[in-house]
Amino acid sequence: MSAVTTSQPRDIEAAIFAAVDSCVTQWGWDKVTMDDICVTAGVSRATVYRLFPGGRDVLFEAVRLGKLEDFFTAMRAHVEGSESLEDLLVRCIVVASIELQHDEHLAMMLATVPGETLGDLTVSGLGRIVRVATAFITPLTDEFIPGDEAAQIVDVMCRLVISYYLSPSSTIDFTNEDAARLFVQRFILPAPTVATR
Amino acid sequence: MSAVTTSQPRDIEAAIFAAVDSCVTQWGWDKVTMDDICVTAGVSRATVYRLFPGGRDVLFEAVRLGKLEDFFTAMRAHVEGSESLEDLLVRCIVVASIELQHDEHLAMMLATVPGETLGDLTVSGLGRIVRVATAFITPLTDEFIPGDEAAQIVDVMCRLVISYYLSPSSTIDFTNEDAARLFVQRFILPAPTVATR
DNA sequence: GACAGTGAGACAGTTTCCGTCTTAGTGTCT
DNA sequence: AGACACTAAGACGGAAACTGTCTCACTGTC
Repeated sequence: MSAVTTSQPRDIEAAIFAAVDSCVTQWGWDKVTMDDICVTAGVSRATVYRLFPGGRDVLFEAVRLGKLEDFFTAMRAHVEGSESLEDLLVRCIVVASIELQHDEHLAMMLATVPGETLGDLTVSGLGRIVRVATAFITPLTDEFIPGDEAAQIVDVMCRLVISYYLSPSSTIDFTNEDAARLFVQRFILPAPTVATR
Repeated sequence: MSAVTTSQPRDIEAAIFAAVDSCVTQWGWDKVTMDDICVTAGVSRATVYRLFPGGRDVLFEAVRLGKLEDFFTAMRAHVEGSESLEDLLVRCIVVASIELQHDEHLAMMLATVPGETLGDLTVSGLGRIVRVATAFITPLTDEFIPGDEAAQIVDVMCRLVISYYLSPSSTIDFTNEDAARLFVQRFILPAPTVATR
């Protein structure tokens, strides 16, 4: 209605997010306190708790969700315009693998529990990532295959990317497009089209 | 008397030192707990407290003293064999400046108080460094000048090195030998030989 | 078997941290 | 001017973590 009333509120939220990012990078999830974040953001504790009612858990959850969205938004931008399902999948795998390799904290951020180690990610944090990945990627596969098939493919692909990220193989390099393409052709694509038996 | 009875004790102490180093590098002085160190060193808390009676303070103090000794021992090795006072001083300045620049945590380690910031170093931690530096360097100056003059020179030199490290100047680069030499010739050497007036 | 060194963990005292709340200050809109 | 929304600063109690000490069981050596 009226003019934009909020002169800084957005900035404050952004500052808090940035502060979390900075603090986590500097000390790791476990070592960061709310006061660290407040000081880094140049914001009082009251403000943080008002913007993120529920405190630490809610704030960190918000940050992680944001990271997750950023990740998949960036990925979708990179894979949009693919002209075949194969292309789409290959690009997804390559971009995701490169992103993961590039940002060491990303995997930790994607995981659910702050203190979670990379090793545990496979167990507990995976479901969440698969869920979000499915939600973000399946819309892109609509023009190629039906949704239920897409969901399964994304599920499998996601697990493979994470698995190869956590425990790299000497035979497969998902950051390499050609390697990823061969892998997709061999393991991903045949599945939905060829009957199981 | 008997054969060396201790098979590992030395190793344990070294492991603890290494653990402190690793933990501090990872989280910083303030965030490190004794348990972090114990786990990293693969040692029980009882062992740490037995080897360093007094706990955290004593252990950290020992680590810092060790760092300090390592620093000056390495430096002395680099400057030994200097054939003139000028050479000696120049090498000291250059080596120290490079070392400081190389290891970001070094200055913090040299400071007295764990939580001390680099800015405060000038105030409180400086005296200690100057003291140790004097003790380590003055023996090397014996063949050139008397001890009391050496003490003053080392004192001044030490403060300058730290000052320029904390707040670099665009006109002087102490990591450069030629620059350091000119500086020594201009500011350090004349002092003791030329009367004040 | 005596012994020194170690790991594991219980324990109380202290500190830190969390989340909530109150108060005072600031800028905007009516 | 006055109402209002938003914030900084900090006090507060309860929860959690950390510290430092202690005991106990285990291991390898003399």
